[in-house]
Amino acid sequence: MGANHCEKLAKSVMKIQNVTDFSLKYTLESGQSFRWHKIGDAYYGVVEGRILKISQQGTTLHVESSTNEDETTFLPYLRHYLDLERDVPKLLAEVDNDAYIHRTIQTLWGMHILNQEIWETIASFILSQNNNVSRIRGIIRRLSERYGEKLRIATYEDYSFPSPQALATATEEELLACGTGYRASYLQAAAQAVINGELTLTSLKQLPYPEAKQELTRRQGIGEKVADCICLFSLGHLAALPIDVWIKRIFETLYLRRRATHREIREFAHNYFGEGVGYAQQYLFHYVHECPNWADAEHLSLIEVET
DNA sequence: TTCCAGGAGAGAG
DNA sequence: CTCTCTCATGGA
Repeated sequence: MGANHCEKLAKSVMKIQNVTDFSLKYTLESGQSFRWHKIGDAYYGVVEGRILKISQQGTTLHVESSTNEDETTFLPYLRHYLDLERDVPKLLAEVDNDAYIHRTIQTLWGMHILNQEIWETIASFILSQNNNVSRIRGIIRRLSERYGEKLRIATYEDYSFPSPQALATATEEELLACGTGYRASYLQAAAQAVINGELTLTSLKQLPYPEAKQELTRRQGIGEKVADCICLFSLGHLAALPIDVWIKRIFETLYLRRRATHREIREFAHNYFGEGVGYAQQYLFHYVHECPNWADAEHLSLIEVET
């Protein structure tokens, strides 16, 4: 009993130093993960069963975990999660082909694409279809509260992402009560497929991009766009190009300057940006959300003059 | 009240 | 192959 009075703020506290060309803010706020939120200058989120508190001061990341971590395995894990091992500036230089993409790279300098846990990514992006980010966050929060495990770091509480088992045994009525809408049956089908072995997460991670995408689109409720989100935000396939209404709009407005099918956009974007098209996509996507007047003639001409 | 959101599936042409 | 309609939800 007495020991609880002296309970430490976190089980593990550590630092990652010499982190250059990285923005924690843009990385965690760009709509690829739905589980982070900011309190003061720190970001709190749940990653694979523990709460992480991360803040950035210059080139140092201060990290606290709700569980006792072995630094020799956890720090490399975290570096991979944040995609710190990749030479992102080099990658961005390769896609920096024009004034528009240049502007997004400059504005959002340091934004990385995360390498998230596969099941959470599958479930989250099934829920993302025909939906908006704030509502997706709410659905995932309610599902986690109901079907996840309670976690705590200092006074901050959150819940782990529900396992496939937990979601498969839930009734569709309960899932609807969390706000999933018509996506409830897709979510349950995916959870069932993981449990009965129709969808093997470990082997999915070993497949090259085209095969992984094909395997994913086989499932009910996972089309081309959601499969590309999973491939990009979880499996590290940078050739994946999720085309949502915003990306379609951006390519039709800035690049193709006409109505275009998904196939035409995909073909153009891959030829134009190359293998790093997934990163280019993320910069374009987040930039137009940060800058609502992105399509105004005045804004566009300003960008062209600058470069 | 209508429109929109990190879409997908079913059906028609 | 492309086009269209519908699906559940809540904030703007």
